[in-house]
Amino acid sequence: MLAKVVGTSPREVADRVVTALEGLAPRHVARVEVAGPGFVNFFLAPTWLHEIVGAVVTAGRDYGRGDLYDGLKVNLEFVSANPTGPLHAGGGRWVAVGDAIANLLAAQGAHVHREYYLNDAGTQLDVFTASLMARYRGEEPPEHGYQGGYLMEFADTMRAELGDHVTDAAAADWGESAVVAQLRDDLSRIGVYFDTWFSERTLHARGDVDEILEALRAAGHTYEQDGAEWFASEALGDHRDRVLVRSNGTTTYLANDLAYHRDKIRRGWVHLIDIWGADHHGQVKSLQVGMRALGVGTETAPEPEIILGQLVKLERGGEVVKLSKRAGTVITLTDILDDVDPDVARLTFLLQSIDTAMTFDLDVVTAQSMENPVYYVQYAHARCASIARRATEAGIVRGPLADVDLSLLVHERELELLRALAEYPEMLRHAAELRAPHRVSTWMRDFAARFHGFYRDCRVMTDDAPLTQARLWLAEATRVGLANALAILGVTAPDVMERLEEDEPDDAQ
RNA sequence: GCGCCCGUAGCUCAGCUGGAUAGAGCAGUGGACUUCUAAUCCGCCGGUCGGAGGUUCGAGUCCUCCCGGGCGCGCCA
Repeated sequence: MLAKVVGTSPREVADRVVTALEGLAPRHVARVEVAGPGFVNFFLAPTWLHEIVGAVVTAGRDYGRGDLYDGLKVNLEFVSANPTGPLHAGGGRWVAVGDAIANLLAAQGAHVHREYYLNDAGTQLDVFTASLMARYRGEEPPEHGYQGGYLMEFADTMRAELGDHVTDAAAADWGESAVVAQLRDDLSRIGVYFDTWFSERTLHARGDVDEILEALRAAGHTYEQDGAEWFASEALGDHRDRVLVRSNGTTTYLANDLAYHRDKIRRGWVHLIDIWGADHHGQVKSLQVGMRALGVGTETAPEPEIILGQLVKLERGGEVVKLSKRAGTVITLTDILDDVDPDVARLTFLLQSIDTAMTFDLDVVTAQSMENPVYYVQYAHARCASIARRATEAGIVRGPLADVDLSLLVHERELELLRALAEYPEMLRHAAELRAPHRVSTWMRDFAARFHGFYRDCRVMTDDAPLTQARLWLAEATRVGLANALAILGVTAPDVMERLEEDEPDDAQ
């Protein structure tokens, strides 16, 4: 850039910069050189890296935290699958991604509220209730009803709890609470908890939807056509106008959703974030434009941020499985958790960018479960913990950091480890900004790889007492780094892992 | 037709918002356990970054067009 201004080649500019800097090198800078087409390389002495160890172990769990969103009240809505049955496996992506994004934002100082929207007032739920009642009466579900076998279990349980004379209304309530209980249960198995389960019915009962409609009418954003009431959203930037009230008098999903988001703002949340599947991307504008029409979208209350994630294609043994909850042919999140460790499931969903469509083959994931990168990282953590244990057993006590000579850490493996550790806070902030938890996964795998290399080439406990001290602290700093990254992703950080047994030829069949 | 996402090694994917010789895992192949746990490490093999233009000192990264794939484009949610 300078070259253009100065009117000479970048290389020449670089030369001049370096000459000018001669003798001015600040602390930690060992030397300055020109390289390539015009790069000025500042060679840092390892001393700056050594200070990382202290920074990490002093901060501990807080190492990497930033203040990018200090004090921001964030309402993060994710999953929000219809309460008509168990979560399907593809939904696991939003479970893992949503929770990790919540952690990322919280690590930047945000006050994050995890919210699940229960879409419990529409036709889907009526169909669900009708299907439940059919099973309850010992009949087949309606033609377009929910065929899943879980409804038969629900019907039996409902009979046991409510008796033989259950009304439709009672079944609707009982059914929803049964499904929600199951959802909570599935989510707890993977370690995700929501602060609020918000029922759409609340909005209707309180008249919130009517209030939204009144506001839009008053602002002149609505009109009648074909017996329905429309939102003139195209004029505000939407792709087309949208129906708010159907000709049969019922309100649309959009009208209800506007009321819902308005409620989140009223409850005090300043920044609203929704995580949606890419199949809903067509509605992003409607919601944002609608909220702006309602006065949300000012400096104090930005319009809702919608994070779109590409869908998960489910397969089993190479065969595509249709995502039909009604047909009852889904692979559920529970199916996955029955076969693989929750940590494996989580990281599987967090390995790649949410912008890429992923294929989830239950058979493949199960078969390759033991090769999942999660164990590679957890093993690094366990090794760090193991070193500390062995040191204790050998009577070696980690001395006060101030007394330890960290400048003894000069091996390339040690410096690589320190460099990665130093980059952690910046990476974390960037991942939060981009809502990209996979960046943490990528960093973490790379960091673990560096540790495994260090472990192999640099023995921690040796006869060299000062070096042993320095390396014990480095191993502890590494453990903290791994533990913190794992925590962001919602994966456990074990102190002990059993050594795998040798592969036995399996010819039992 | 229009909108969003993707196209990088045989496969699955990274690539830090434009920098130096494009990386990792898996697969393949060859090595390393008397030593803090081998769920580990080291080597080799493997690339027209879908294609063509453009901007730039410099493009996998930005712009335009084209090709290919996914998802949308309801008074469904």
